[in-house]
Amino acid sequence: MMMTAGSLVNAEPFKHAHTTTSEPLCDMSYRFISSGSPLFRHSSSEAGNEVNDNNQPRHKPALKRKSEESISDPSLAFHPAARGGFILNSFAYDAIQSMHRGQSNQSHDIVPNTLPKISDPHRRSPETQPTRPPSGSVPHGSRSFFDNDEDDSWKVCGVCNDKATGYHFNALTCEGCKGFFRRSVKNSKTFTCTYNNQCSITKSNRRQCQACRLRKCIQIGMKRECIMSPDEIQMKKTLVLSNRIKRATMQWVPMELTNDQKILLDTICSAFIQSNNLPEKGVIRGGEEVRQDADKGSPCSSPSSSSNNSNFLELIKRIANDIAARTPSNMTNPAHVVHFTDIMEFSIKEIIKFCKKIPTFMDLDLKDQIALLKSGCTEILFIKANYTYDLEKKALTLGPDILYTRDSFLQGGMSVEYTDNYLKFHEDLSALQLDDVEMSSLSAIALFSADRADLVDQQRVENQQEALALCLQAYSESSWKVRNRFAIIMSFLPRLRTLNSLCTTAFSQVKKQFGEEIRPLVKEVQPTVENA
Amino acid sequence: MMMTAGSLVNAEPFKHAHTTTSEPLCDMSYRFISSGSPLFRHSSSEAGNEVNDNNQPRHKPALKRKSEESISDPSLAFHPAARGGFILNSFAYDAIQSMHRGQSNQSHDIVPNTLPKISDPHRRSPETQPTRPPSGSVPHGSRSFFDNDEDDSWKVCGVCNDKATGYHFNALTCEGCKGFFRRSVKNSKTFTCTYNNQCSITKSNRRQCQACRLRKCIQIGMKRECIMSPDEIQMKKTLVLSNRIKRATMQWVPMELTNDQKILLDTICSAFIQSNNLPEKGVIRGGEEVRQDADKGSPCSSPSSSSNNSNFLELIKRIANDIAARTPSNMTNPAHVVHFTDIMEFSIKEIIKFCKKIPTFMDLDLKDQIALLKSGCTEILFIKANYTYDLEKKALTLGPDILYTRDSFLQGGMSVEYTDNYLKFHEDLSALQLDDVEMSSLSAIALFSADRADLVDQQRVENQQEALALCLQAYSESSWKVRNRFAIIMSFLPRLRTLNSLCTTAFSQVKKQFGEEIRPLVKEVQPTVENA
DNA sequence: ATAGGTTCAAGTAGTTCA
DNA sequence: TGAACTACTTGAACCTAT
Ligand SMILES: [Zn+2]
Ligand SMILES: [Zn+2]
Ligand SMILES: [Zn+2]
Ligand SMILES: [Zn+2]
Repeated sequence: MMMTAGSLVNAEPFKHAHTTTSEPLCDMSYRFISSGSPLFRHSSSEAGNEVNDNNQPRHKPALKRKSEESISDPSLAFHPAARGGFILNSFAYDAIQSMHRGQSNQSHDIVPNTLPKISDPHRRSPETQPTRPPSGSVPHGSRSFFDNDEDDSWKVCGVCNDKATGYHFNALTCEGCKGFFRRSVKNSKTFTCTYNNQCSITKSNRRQCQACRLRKCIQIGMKRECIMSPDEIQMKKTLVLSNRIKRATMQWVPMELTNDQKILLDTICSAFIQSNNLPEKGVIRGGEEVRQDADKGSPCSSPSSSSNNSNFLELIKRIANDIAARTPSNMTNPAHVVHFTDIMEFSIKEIIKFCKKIPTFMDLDLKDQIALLKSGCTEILFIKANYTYDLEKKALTLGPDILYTRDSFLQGGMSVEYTDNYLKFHEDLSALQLDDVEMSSLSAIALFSADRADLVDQQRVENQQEALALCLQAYSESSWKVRNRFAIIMSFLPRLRTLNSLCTTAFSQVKKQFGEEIRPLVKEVQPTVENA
Repeated sequence: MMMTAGSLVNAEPFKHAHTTTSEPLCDMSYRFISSGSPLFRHSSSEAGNEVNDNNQPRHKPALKRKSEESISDPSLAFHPAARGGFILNSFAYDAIQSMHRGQSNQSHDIVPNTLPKISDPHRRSPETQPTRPPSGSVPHGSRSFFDNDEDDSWKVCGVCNDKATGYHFNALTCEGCKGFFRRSVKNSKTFTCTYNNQCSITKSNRRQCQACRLRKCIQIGMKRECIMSPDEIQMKKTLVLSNRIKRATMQWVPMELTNDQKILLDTICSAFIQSNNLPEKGVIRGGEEVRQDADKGSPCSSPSSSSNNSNFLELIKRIANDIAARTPSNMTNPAHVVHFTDIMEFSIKEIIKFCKKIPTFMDLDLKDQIALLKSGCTEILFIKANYTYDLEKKALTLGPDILYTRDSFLQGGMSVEYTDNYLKFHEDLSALQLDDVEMSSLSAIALFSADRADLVDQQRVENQQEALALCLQAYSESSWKVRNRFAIIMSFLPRLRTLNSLCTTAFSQVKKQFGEEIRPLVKEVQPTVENA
C-alpha cells in the first residue's frame, strides 16, 4: 500500500459523533495572516511599553490552572446546565485515561473500529483545556512521594512513543514526528512500505519506514490543514521581517561615549572653536585695498579677541557693496576674486591651526600631515563656512550685513555647477543644525581621509578616521537619541569630495586670470587642474 | 472565505427587533476621556510607559465576588420588579442553553425566526441590567445544600461555551474570546478558514480556526466600537499615570532628621538667633549725628543685652522722622544714606559673628571664609532684614514705629529696580513665614555657595551646602509635613543673587557720592562696580 | 462590581543546521 | 533528521476608572 501525505485515510472515523461539521482540532492561532495596516500602527502583540515595577511575582505558575480545572470539572458535572455536553466528555476523558495508562499504543491496531477515535489520548481532547490529564487521574502513587518531580509521563508521542513536546498539528507528538509530518505534507511526499504496511513505529525505528510513520501520523489525528500553505508562509515571513525591522528600530539603545572618546572630542572641539575667528581688519582685500605683505601681520587673532571686529566688518561691508555696485552680474570681477581668495587664505591658516591642535594628527608623519592638509583643507573650509550660512537668505554671510549670494560666487569666478552644489551643500548642512562637536568631528573625519594621494602610513590614517567616526556616532546617538543622525552627517563626506573637485576645477580658471593676485597658500591648497 | 476583524458578516440576522438604531450597547462609561485636550496626541499604540507601583500582593479578589453573588441572587428572584424581564429572559436562556449543549451550532440555522433575537443571552439585553437569569430559574437542587457554591451556569461564553466572565465588548464571553476579539480588532487581523467556514467553536477548539471564531464573535454581537483606539488608550494611560503620581504624592512620607542633622541645625539656629540683636544706642547715625570713631565703642552688644534698646529706638525714630520731614521724596538724601549704611555695617558685624559660630564654616580655609563672607554677607543681610519686614505696611521696620518704605530706600540712594525687587523679595519671604531654623539654614546655605569667586576648596563648600540643604529639607518636611516647602525656600537663593548684584550696582552710585561717609566694612562687602 | 486594558508564561507554528 | 531555535498567539490574572 502506498502512503501519501495528502491521503485522507482514516480521517473519517475520527470525527466526533455529535460534531457534524468538520471541526478542526489543531491550534491554528499562531497562523497570523495579515495585519490590515501596512504601517506600524499596532504591534502584532499587545505591546505597549509598560514598566512593571511591581515587586511581587506576578504569575503563580502553571499548577494553579491545573488545580482549578480538577476542581471545576466535578462541579460542572453536577450542574444541570452542564449535563449534556460535559458529562459525555468526562466519560470520554476517562476512557482515554484508562487506555493510555497501561497499553498505550495498540489502540491503533486493535481498537480503531470498536471505540470512537475521540478517546485517543494523542488527539486533543475537545473539552479540557490543557489536554494533559489532571494530576489526580494519574494511576496512583506516582506523585504521592515526590511532589516536586515533573510529571511528564503523559507526554508521549502518539506516533513513536518518544517523549512528546506538545501538540503538533493536532496530536501529541515528538519533535521528530512533527518535523517529519510537516516535511511530508509540505513536499507532498509519497512513501511506499517495503514490508506489509504494518510496521510498528518506535523511537528507534521510526526512520526506517516513512510510509508507516506517515500513516500513523494521520491515524493519531495529525492534520494536513494545520500545515501552512506556501502563501501563508510567505505572508508570515514578510510580517516577521517587518516586525524585526520595527523592533530593531524601537529597541535601539543609543551608543554611549567612553571617557577616552569624550576627551578626544573635547580636544578636537575646542581646537575647532579656537580657530573659528573672524579675520582682523585689513587682512582681507576688497577692490581697492593695497596688497599687504603675506609674511607680516599674522591674521591669527587670539581666540578671545574676536569681539572688536565691528570696525572691520563695517569696512568689508562698504567694500563689498562698492564692488557689487560697480559690477554687472554674471561677470567675473577681479575685486571679487581677490576678496574671496583672501578670505580663503585667512581661513586656511585658521584650519592649519586647528589641525595642529589635534594630537593624533600631530602624531602622523610630517609628510602625511602635509598631504592630508593639502587635500582636506578645502573640505574643512567648506564645513566651517557653514557657520556663516544664512538658511533663509540662501547665502553665506560675513557679519550681519554682508551676503555672499549665488551671484557673488559667480562674480568671484566660480563655475555655476560648483556654486549651485556648494550652496545646496550649505543648505542641507544647515538644516541638520550640527553642534560644534559634530562640526569639528566631521572636519576631523574629512581630514583623516586615508585615500588621499601619497600617504606614508595609510593604515594609521584610516584607523584614526575610524576612531573619529565612532566618536561621532556615539556622540550623535547619545546626545540626540536619534539613530540616523550619524549616517546623515557622514553622508556629507562624499559631497565634500565632489565640492572639492568642482572647486578645484573652477578655481583653476580663476588662477589663470588672476594668478598673481592669489596668495601662495591658497594656490597650494588648490592645485592647478590641467584640463580646466 | 476570509474573515476580517472589520467585517460585519452575519451581524444582520442578530439585530434586535426593536433596536433600529445601531447603538452600541456595551458600557462605555469607563472610557473616561478626560478632556478634549489635543495635547495627548501620541504617535502609535506601543508608546507610553506605565508604571505599576502597586506593592500589594495581587491575589485574593476572586473569592469575594463569589460570595457576594450567592447572596444577591435570591433577593432578585423574589423581587416583584424583577419578574417580567427576568422570567422571559430565563426562558429564552434555557432554550438557548439546551441548544448549545448538545448540538452547538445549528442555532444559527434553526432558531433565528422562531425566537426573537432579543432573547439571546450572549448579547447584552437592553432592558434588564444584569442579564443573568435569576438563580431561581435554574432547575432544582443545585443550591439547596451548598449555599456557598456559585451559580455561574448562566455565564457561558457566547462564542465558545467556556465559562463567561462577564460582558465584553457587548457580549457575554470568556476571557479568551475577549482577548482574541480585542487583538483581532486592534491589529486589524484577517483570517482565513482552512475548512468551509462552518467550524463550530468550542472551548477546546476555539484556537483552531481564528476565522470562524472571529465570525462568531461578531455574530453574537461583539462590537469593534468598544475597542479603544490608540488615542483613547494613550489618554487613559496618561490619566492612570497622573493618578498614580497624585496617589504617590499623597502617600508621601516626610523626611526625618538624623541626630547629626538636628545638632547641626541647632548650632546654626542658635548662632543665628544670638546674632540677631538690634543695634545699641548711638551706633547708627541719623542726619545730624556726629560721626563716631570706627574703632571705639564696638557695636557688638552682648547677646543678652538686647533689652535696653527702647531709648535708642526712640532716638532713631525721632531722627528718622526728622529726616523724612525735611526731604522731598524721590531725591537722594545724604542723611538717609548714612543712616542706611550704618545699619548695614552693624548688621554685617552681626552676620560675621553668626558665621563664626558655624563649626563647618570655621573649618574652612581662612581665605575661603573671607571669600564666602564677602559675597554671602549681603545675602544674609537680606534674609535677616526680613525679620523687620511688615507685610501689611510693605516696609521694613526698626522698632514698632520706624518704617523704611519704598521711598526711604529711594532716598537712601538705591535704584528703583533694586528697591522694588528687594521689597518683593521680603513680601514673598514673609508670606512663607519661615521659622528661625529655616531662616538660619537658608542663610547658611546662601553662605556656602561654591560658585563664589576664588575658592581654595570649592568641593568642600559644595558638600557643606549640600548637607545643609538636606538638613533644611528634612527639617521642613518633618516639621511642616508639607512636601514643597523646601523647594519654595530654596527658590529664594537665586533671588538673593539677583538682589545682591542689583544692590551692588545701586550701591556703587551711592559710594561715589558719599564715599567718605560709608564705613570701610560696608565698602568691602559692596565692591565698586565699574560701569555703574 | 463592571468592563475596559495590560502582562507574561505557556503553547505551538516555522526555521536552522550539524 | 530532529534538537534547538525564533516568533507569534493565547488567556488567566492583573490593573484601573467609573
Ligand atoms: Zn514521534
Ligand atoms: Zn512500513
Ligand atoms: Zn469564549
Ligand atoms: Zn473555520
